[in-house]
Amino acid sequence: MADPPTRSEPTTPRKTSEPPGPRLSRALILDRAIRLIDAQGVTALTMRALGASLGVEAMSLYRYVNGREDLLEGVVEQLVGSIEVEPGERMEPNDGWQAFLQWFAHDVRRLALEHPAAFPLIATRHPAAPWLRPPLRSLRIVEAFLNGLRERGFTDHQAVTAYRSFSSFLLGHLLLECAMSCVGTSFAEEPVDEGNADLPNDDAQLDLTDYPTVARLQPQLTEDHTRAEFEEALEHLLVRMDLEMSQ
Amino acid sequence: MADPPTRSEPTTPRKTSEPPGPRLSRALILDRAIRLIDAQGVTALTMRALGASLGVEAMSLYRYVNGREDLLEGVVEQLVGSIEVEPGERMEPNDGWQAFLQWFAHDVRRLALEHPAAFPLIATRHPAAPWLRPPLRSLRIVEAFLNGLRERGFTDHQAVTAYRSFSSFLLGHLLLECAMSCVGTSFAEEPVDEGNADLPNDDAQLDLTDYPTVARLQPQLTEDHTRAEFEEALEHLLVRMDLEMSQ
DNA sequence: CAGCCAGACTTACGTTGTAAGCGGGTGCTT
DNA sequence: AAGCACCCGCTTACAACGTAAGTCTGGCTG
Repeated sequence: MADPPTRSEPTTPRKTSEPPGPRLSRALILDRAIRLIDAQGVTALTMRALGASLGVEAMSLYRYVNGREDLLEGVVEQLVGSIEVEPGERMEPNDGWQAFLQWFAHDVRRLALEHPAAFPLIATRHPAAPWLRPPLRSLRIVEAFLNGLRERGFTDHQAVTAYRSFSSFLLGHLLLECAMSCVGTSFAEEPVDEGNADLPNDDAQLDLTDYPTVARLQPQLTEDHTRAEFEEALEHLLVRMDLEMSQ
Repeated sequence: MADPPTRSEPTTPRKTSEPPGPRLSRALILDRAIRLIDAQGVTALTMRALGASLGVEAMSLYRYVNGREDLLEGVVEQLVGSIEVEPGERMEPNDGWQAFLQWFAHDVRRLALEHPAAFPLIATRHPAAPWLRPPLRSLRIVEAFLNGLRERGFTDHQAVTAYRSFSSFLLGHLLLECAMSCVGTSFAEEPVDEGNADLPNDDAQLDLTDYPTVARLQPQLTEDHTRAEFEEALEHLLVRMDLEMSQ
């Protein structure tokens, strides 16, 4: 606490000798933003907080980011960019499209589970083009997805149809899984009243007396089978696509 | 435009003779909030704007609404409350669970299409309980859903499983459909730069030169078949449930 | 008739996103 | 070596937002 009196710069904490390269970069900012979202939720990502987390003033970010909207857009782009459509060692095309889609689905799921607080952004931000459907909202991914299927015997029409089905499937299952994994975290809803019962206050434990069936089935409803549901639904989707292809 | 000079209260626009009942109510506020969201998007729903739209100061809303979070929660509750699990004239239980689920799915879809700007709220707000899955996030609905299926021959386990599958299905398909119907509307992204190309600016027309397959298939990708996709996927989900029940 | 209180208004504060301009170090030019 | 332009972060400032706290007013109740 006792500052040594040798301090020469009482006001400017900034070192006089700066490394020449910029201390900031778009990638660095986006990276930190993602980490902030993961840790404290999207609403905690303010320009000032992000700046502070980088040891920098809020306004400094505007050189690399075109406002908050663009920041969020960049976060989404960065996250979606981490999806690998195919595994690193190129799989044989005759591994079949089923293996291809399996791998792809699981990589998107990995992304969702690694960033459950950010996934709603990916899911609900307006895509750049109407046919860029969440969560597959990058040209690179759509291109690779369509090519991957065409290389494995899909017609154009079949590939496009598969793209549509897959988007819906991933969006529904993963968004739900993220919501469940965020329940109970710090940034779900922090303003917890203690016992204020003036307004219909539905937090704490719900009153199930009027809903006997829900009450009776609550144990089953509470069980978390999201993983198994995902696998099962994916399997069924593939079966369904198989049927449609051969018909 | 010409005010008659008989105006007696030049400063207070408020009438001296007030109707005794409150001019505001929670339902009225929520109703107006929904209308505002439908018209201009969620971000346009500010306390002040909502108050102004009701001819009232922002702070007056706080008597009926516990802050903005509670307002949004109320909006979601009101919207979800408009879902009818079964048609008005009680259908025969032997109409079969398929008809039951068909009707239910289409009523949730109606809600989504009537309020495309509000549906993301329903989809992504943290539910009160982990097993209250969006978009079926009300005890009333879950209770009616489970009962409806049990009356039509489902076991407890089957009903719970159906609830899970249905949530994912509705969430994925309807959220996607809402996103598509919101693209191009005023509240998608209004800060449209004209030609500023300093930062990677991905609005306007995307550059597809590096993505030949997407470019080639753009016509097919642009076609909107959301309605048919919904029906088809619903049909397949029902078939899949049928198989699982008989096995 | 006095008092009270529900219900809307007023004021005020902290936080947010962001426009506009500043400054000082770096590295290139002459 | 002197100048200069520019990159890059800082400072100041403002409008809009959510909301805490207090105020006024009219109708109802004791």
